[in-house]
Parts: sequence; structure tokens; C-alpha cells
Amino acid sequence: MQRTNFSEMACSIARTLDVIGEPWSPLILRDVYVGISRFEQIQADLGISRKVLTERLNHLVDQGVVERRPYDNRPRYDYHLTAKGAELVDLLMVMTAWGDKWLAGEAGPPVLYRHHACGEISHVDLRCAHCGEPMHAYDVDPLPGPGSAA
Amino acid sequence: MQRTNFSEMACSIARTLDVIGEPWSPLILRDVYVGISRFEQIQADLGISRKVLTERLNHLVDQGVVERRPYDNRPRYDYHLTAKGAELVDLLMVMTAWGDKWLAGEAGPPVLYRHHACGEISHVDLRCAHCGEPMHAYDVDPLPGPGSAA
DNA sequence: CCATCAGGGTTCCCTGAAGGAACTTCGCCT
DNA sequence: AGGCGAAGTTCCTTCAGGGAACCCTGATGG
Repeated sequence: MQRTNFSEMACSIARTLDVIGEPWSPLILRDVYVGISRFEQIQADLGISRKVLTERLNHLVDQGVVERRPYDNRPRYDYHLTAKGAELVDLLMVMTAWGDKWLAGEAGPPVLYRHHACGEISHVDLRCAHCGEPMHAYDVDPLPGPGSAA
Repeated sequence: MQRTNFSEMACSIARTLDVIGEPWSPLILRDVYVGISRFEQIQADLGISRKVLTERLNHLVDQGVVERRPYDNRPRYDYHLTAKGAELVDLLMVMTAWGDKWLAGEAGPPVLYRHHACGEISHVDLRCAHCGEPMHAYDVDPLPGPGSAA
């Protein structure tokens, strides 16, 4: 995607974008997460160009969020999330929650999440890791950190 | 960014990407959120091309996540988050948390969040909106919803 | 034992978006 | 009247995405 290399930016958002910010990457991650794990399956599911899919998968593997595994004696591989990648799914769940709320379409969401603990179809809510209270845009003061140009 | 129009995909992740998935958009949102709200300021802070910044801001305004306001009698404008945009900040906080954890760099994060409720510099954790228990990748079953091709 | 098949890519060309710098516009300021 | 500064706009060049065709490898099958 970006000509500009975000990883130089000393910003966690920018660096995260450098990992999954390229076009298609979040959708590829979603597919891998829900079990669409083979090249052909992902390509067919997303309608993505094979060239771009190759590039994205290589990049995700390089970044350590996805793992390439042989599943046959023949040269056949599938892709699985690493621990690092599994935590990126948080991002997908937040995108899903926001999209469901603000952009709800006719066809409805393609992925529903049933929460093991309560058994309900639910969505995520953000809490403070420290005190457990809700933590959204106006529940915090954003403070310029060391890497800020502001 | 994408030639392919994600908004057609009947997928909340894809539709969300259609709003803030283009290169730079999340970083622009971050700037607006932390108070870097004028065209020149954002351009200088990010080093983004003026052309692309214009396009992104127009798109964000069209999507209703950012609002353009005059701040002078002269033709001067600044940009502010709408309610829809403020909820997108959730996404930035999750990206920050993930990036801080997995991609920590020398310079450290550019934005720190101090939580009003507890006064601590903290980060977000995802909870089930229904039962309040932790909700991450392997705490849920992703179920194919109506829009899925799987 | 050669032909076919299927998965997983790679190569090629074409188009369109990002980068970058120069130019424009509008209204204040002196 | 001339200059300034914010906020764009225009133009050109370069590079990444789309799409289709091609390639390679190890079964399988007649």
C-alpha cells in the first residue's frame, strides 16, 4: 500500500499499520482466523489477485502473525495464526463491532461471535486493563509520548 | 488504496476498511483525536502529500467520522471527530495496545492514554459486552453469518 | 510410464493511486 | 498596494494493484 514506510514513525499505530495496514491484509487475517486457511480458498473467498495474495501472505509470515505449514506430502501449505496473530484478532473484533453498529447492511454480518463464557452471540467492549472500567475515546487523556511530533 | 470496493462485501470488517482502511486514514484520525486538527498541522505532522491529505479528509467527512468547521472569518477550517469517529478511536486504542506489546521500539509510543477513572497510564482490554468476561480470539466461536462465503 | 490434475505460486502487461513540488485563492495586515 | 499564511488544486512521475496466463511439483490413473 504505502510508499511511505510507517514502521519508521516511532508510533505504535503506524507500526501496527505496517503489519496489517496494507490492502486486504485484515481480510486475509479474518479468513485465516475463521478457518479459510489455504491459498486457493482465500483467493476464491476474497476475489483477491493471486499476486497480491502471495505478497500479503509472505509479509504476514515475515511479521510473525501467520505461520505457513505443509499439510501433505505434496507441496501443499496452509496458513495459521501465531500467538501474535491471534491477538491481532482483537482488532478485527473491534472493527466488526463498529461496522455492525454504524454500517449495518442488508445482508448482515458474515461473522458472528459466540462467547464461550456466556454462550451468547455478542460483541466486544473496551475496558481499562488496569481498573476494568470502560475505556473509550473520552474516558482517557491522550498524552504526547516520547515519539510524538505534536 | 483499494481498487476493489470493499463496501460491496457485506462484511463489517470490509465495510469498516472502506471508511478508514486507506493509507494514512488511521493516522489522520489519530491526529484529529489528539488535537492536531488543522490541514497544515496534520500535513506537517505526518509528512503526507497535500493531495492525499485532501482526499482522505474529504472521504472521512463524507463518511461522517470527521467534521469540517470554520474557525475564522477567513477561509480557515479545522477538523473534529463526530460521535461516529470518536467510536473509531477504539480501534486506535487496540492498535496501540497491540503495537506497544509486539512492536515496541526505541523511541516508545507517541501517545499514552491516562484513564480518567483510575488515573493510570493504561491500555485497553476486550470484554464481552454481554457478560463482561474477557473476549479474545479463542474465547469465541466465529460463526458464519448471513454474509459469509465460507 | 506418460498424461493429467490440482494446489500453490510466478510472470506479464495495464491502469490508477501515491509522492512531490509548484501554483492558486481568499481574506487579513500593515 | 503588497505581502503573508492557511487551505487547497494541478501536474507529472513512479510504483503498486488487477487480471490473466503460465509454471512447477508430486500424486493418480489408464
